[in-house]
Amino acid sequence: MAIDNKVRVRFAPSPTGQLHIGNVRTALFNWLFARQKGGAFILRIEDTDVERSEARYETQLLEDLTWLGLDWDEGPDVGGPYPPYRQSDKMAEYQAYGDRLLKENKAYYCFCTAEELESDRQKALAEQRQPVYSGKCRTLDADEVARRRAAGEAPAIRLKTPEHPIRFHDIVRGNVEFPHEVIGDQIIIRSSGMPIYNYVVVIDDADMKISHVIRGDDHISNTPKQVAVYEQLGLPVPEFAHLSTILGPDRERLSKRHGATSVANFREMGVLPEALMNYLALLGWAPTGGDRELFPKDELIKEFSLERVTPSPAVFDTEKLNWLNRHYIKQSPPEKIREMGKGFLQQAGLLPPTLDASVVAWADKLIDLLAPYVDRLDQLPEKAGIIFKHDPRAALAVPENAEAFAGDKGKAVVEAFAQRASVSPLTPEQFKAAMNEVKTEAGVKGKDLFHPVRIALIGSHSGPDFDRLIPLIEEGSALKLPVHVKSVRERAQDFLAALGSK
RNA sequence: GGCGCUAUCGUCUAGGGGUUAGGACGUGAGAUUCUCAAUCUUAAAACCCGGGUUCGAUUCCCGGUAGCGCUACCA
Repeated sequence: MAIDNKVRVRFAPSPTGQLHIGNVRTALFNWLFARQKGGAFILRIEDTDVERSEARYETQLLEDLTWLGLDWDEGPDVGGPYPPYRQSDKMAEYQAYGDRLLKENKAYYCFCTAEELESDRQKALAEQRQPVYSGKCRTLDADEVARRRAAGEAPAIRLKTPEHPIRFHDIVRGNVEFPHEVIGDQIIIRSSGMPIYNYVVVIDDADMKISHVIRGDDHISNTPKQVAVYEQLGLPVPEFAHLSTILGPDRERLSKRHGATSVANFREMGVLPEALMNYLALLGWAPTGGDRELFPKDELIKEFSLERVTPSPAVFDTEKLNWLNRHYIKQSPPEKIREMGKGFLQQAGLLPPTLDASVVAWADKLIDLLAPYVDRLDQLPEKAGIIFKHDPRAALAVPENAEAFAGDKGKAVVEAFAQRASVSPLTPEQFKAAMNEVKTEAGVKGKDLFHPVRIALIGSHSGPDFDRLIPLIEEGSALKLPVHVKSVRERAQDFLAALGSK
């Protein structure tokens, strides 16, 4: 139960790699809960694994959370009333609690070697028993302990697990109970003096007055071990909420081989933070009624509830994320999308590293034109191919394009069009007039008229409206860009040449 | 092996002792457009299996099965 009435939750990642999508979802649920209840969202860095922890990952962690739109009230960078917020800075305290447990006879020294322990475990496994610690060192007398320590043997410290079923309440799963026999007396401090995770979290959560522990369900089997620590330490047990796992399409735990799995990946792909947040919120949670999908941040905070979190694992669905992202691209202020879009086009080498005013104006128009066609902003450079790439031969190699030129009509249309498109730049009005003339001259209309021209200009019979396309092409052709944009005239001529030589 | 968690359309999910089992993504069809995207309309698509309780179970209980997790001097 909560220490006082104030909701205090924490997100406690290890800085051992990129922030994984499953972890961000955990962070998000913690954050939503805190914001809704007017509580505190605390960031704590779990870096007791010195070997794997790296400072740069910690920095990136903070950046990724910020990018998503999550802010924290206490943390290693901003401080707070219960420091330190980095486990590596608390070693002395973990040690002190260990001494206390020893003194109160709630923990004991264990001299068993790794080999002994391993063979015990193998034996248990072979006999189809639960492999738990035998409790061998539990009854060692004080003299022997003193003698062996004096002789230089380095013992680990084990917690005496209370001898009754261990139960706890989980908001998403109800009451959970484990027999104490399956837990055994766990090591809380290694012989090296380094404390163990299941012990450290308890102290940290208690120190920081955490009221609700919201985390992944891979911790559910750890929870009774932690509850045992709370009990022996005489500390109040918080409320728990274990979130289900996020799976890949093959129903296996989402991992790198499924593609993008880190927040950084999604950011680089041009997924908007709003879209990712909205999507993640819907993975394992649904609003009352379950019939609403679009949730901006504020609505999410208003509607979210831990009671409505689903206990079953969820498959990550990129298609739905794409759909949401498309939605948020269209919702966003155009300036924002233009700004981001230019970055992607520069990265692809389609725009120069520094942009002058005329290029900016043109690029903005280009992005306005293409953005409705993409799921993610990183698809912009490819879509921009209709402007930057003009390859008549490749276009004609596409079967459905070739079809449009199977008879003579298609060619006649393009020829008639080329004659009239010789002015540069061609205005949309002139284009329209030209098309009307072509229509009468070639005696075709509708698709037969538009398809050949579109194929000649952008290599496909489908694409954006000519009204917007023509000015973009013409203006682009007048700019100095890393990749030359051919004018309408150039395109028509080149295409005709390719058609003729076929 | 033991222990634990989970189980509704392909996917995310709503629902709950009697329902035409609802919504969304995706898919199919149609409308619109020169075309594509978008948009709108529409269709197909689900209660894991077996027992029990009950007048009646997809819903409650038990078992099975499957998936996942934990089973460390990792976190």
